[in-house]
Amino acid sequence: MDSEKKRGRLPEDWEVLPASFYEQEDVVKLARDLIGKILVTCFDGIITAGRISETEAYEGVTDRACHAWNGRRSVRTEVMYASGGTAYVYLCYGIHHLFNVVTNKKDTPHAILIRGLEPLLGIEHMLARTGKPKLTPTFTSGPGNVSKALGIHTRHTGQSLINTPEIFIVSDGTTYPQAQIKATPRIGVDYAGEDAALLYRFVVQFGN
DNA sequence: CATAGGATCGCCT
DNA sequence: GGCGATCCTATGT
Repeated sequence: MDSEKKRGRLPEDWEVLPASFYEQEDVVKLARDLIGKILVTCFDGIITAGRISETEAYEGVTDRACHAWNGRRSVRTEVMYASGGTAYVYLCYGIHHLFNVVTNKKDTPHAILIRGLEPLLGIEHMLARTGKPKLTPTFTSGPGNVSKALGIHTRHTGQSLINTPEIFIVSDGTTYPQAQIKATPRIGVDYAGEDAALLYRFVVQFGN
């Protein structure tokens, strides 16, 4: 299988996350668990990968900050109702392609926004995509920057993260102590009323 | 059809 | 800390 060949070029201890991972019901726990996992893209044979350092959970129809709040459906958000392990990519502020992982079962529109990475593979390709001369501490910090560096585009929305060779997430066994993962309110969701205060953003803390 | 606003970023002061 | 870029999306008439 083509996808197996391409994934076979990755380190042997990188295990692709299965559907059962994404189909778990607790999106907040999943957002925390994605910290330390590795997001990989392979477009036109170019492999780029980074370790996830920041995430945000969006808890479906009950979450005012979520695009699927109150059961909303639209052409853009329909993919959130797919089964866990599907990519949800949308354009923000007319410029930024924001990459989300759909979680839970079909028809339960949970998603996790990937907000930050630590670059691991294909850094020269990431620099080329972003037009930056060299790595900086904020190079893949912020959801728009993550997608730009990994080449993720709104055209990829709806893709499976399980059965395609282009976008997937792997574990290499890395975990962080709970104390090293900080929970905070989500960014840019002031419109969400009380839900803006939920501690649904997770950030790994380095060096302290 | 018209319109307002957005799960952001980078540059400016 | 402030602001402009930039255009799609959702909503309302």
